[in-house]
Amino acid sequence: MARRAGVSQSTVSLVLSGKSAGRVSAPTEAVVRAAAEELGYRLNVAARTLRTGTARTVGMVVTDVTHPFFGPVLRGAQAAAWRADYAVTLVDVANDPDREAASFEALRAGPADGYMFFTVDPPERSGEPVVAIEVSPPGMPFVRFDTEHGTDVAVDHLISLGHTRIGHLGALLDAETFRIRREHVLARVAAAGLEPSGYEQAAFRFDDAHEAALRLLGAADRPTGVYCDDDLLAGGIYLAARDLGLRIPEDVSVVGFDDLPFAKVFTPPLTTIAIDAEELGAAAFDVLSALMAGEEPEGRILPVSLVVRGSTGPPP
Amino acid sequence: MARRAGVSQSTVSLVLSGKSAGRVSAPTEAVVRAAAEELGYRLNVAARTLRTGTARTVGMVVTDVTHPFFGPVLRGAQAAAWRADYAVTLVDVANDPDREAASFEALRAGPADGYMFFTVDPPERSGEPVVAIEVSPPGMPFVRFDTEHGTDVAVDHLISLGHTRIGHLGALLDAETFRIRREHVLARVAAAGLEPSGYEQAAFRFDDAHEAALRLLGAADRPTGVYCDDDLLAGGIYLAARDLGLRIPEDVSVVGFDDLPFAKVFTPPLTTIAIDAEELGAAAFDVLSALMAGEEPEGRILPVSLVVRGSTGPPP
DNA sequence: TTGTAGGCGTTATCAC
DNA sequence: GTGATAACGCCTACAA
Repeated sequence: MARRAGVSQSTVSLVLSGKSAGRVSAPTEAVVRAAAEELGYRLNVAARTLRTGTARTVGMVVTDVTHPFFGPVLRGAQAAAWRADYAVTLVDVANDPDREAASFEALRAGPADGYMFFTVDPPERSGEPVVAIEVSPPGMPFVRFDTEHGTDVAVDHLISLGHTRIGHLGALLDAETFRIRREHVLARVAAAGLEPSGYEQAAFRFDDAHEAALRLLGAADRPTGVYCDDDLLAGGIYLAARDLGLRIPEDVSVVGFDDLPFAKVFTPPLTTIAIDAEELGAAAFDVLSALMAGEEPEGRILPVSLVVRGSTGPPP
Repeated sequence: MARRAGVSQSTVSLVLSGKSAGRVSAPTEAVVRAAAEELGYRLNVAARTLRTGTARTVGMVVTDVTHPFFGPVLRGAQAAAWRADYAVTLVDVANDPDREAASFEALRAGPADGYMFFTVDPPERSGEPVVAIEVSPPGMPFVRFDTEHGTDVAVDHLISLGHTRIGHLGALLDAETFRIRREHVLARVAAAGLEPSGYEQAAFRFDDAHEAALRLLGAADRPTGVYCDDDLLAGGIYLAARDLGLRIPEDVSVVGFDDLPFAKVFTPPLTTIAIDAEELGAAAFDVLSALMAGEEPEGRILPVSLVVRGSTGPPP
């Protein structure tokens, strides 16, 4: 205890927690700080948390740390949290449905004042402030992209290019954002008076996407334009096209979603829907922050935009 | 307090912390559990941490959450930690040197029993158990890949293909692992009686790597084979080659490092050094775990291997 | 087998 | 402006 070093007692608390407003004299404060410095002393967070009932920590639960989309989201959330003097604890649920529930419990183990659920459906059990990311359960604050618009624009892009056989390479993960995409693909295709041309699903791994794409493009009446739920999935199309001797975009056009960094490096560069992942993370923390402050924040929907690159062109 | 629900007091502690060995009767235990369930009661971790002095949490500090290599590392560490009933707290230092020191403090704020530093040089200040990942400061346990061997093999591969002008696209980040690579590139090139042919550095972003690669390949006596510190950097070579009308591997051969998922999707697929990132994370936790148990673990060096794909061939 | 009591390091309230 | 003192919720002897 630094209390021995100085002479005081709970004065230390005032000083070290920055509440020495007009309550501690300058000399005393200096003494305390010096002693703390010398002893390498710092406040015990567990004790503070116990006493105050607040941990200044928020948790983030994510389906898959491994997905390139996630990094920027965490960074954005973490940056926002830091600004508000909060830390972020992360738990990766590793796409394991069984672990989702367990994870929440485990997360609670590291006491947090609130939670952000990224893509994973948040548990019903309330009490704590919770915000959903890329999911919008009824009655729960959320932050997500305008997936509807993104999907519409992507599919319309294909249609306006003249494609009449439009396929869909979708995510295997059963999450709201992907259900929305499926619906909208179907809707836009129907609105153009067309029939959907193939639908396959894959996990977010290039090898799985590769196989699914092979099924999609291997069909006799293969699509000439493919909408993919994600750039990673779109990579599967590139792989399959290479196998099948199909050229992009001359034989097949591809549109992705997310604008992941590698999209530009593909040959040809991938046409995709650009989103701001960091902003998503930051927005999630902001909403959570409002929630923790006792407010009742609205859900937030972030804009997206089509980036046309070289992977789309007129049908053969 | 669940104590009111049941009838007992500290018995609850025994039951809920799984120490009811032969000390609590079955009926009592059942009562306690039922009450806890009903009240949605769970142990308060802050109190436990305060009392026991141990948080069952370890921290991981990373330079860049955004780098695709990091995800699997965290997953591996987290999986290992979970098995040992530990949680992992993550802090992203966002490539910000100023923030590194501050981060450690911030991390300490969320009390952890030990720390893993990924690529970032760990602070001197000891006391806590600390393991370094991909760095091996003197006297500190570490876990890293056999970068020396990986670099040697990659460069030798180029040499054995007949290349005599070998360039190096290196990381901008000043970390041990990249210093090693630079040294070994120079050494192998010299050992083959050759002169190094260009050295550029870039941040881990495709656009930055792109520019650096343009400088490297734009030179009059440009290299015919390029060793890249990382697959992401290698992506820059693809971009620059496209700009300059250079074919891979006919005009330039490229070797990467890490075998990131997208390496296979590049056209042509990237020859690279494969590593097991999850294993790195798991090993890091294991070492940390030993350290926390009071042992004095050795550093661990994980093997790597060359994967030859389509981006390397004989020089023009 | 179960209950009682003390203390982990903070913060907050209240005297001085 | 500063120092006692109690309480946050848990674990752990020790006593019953």
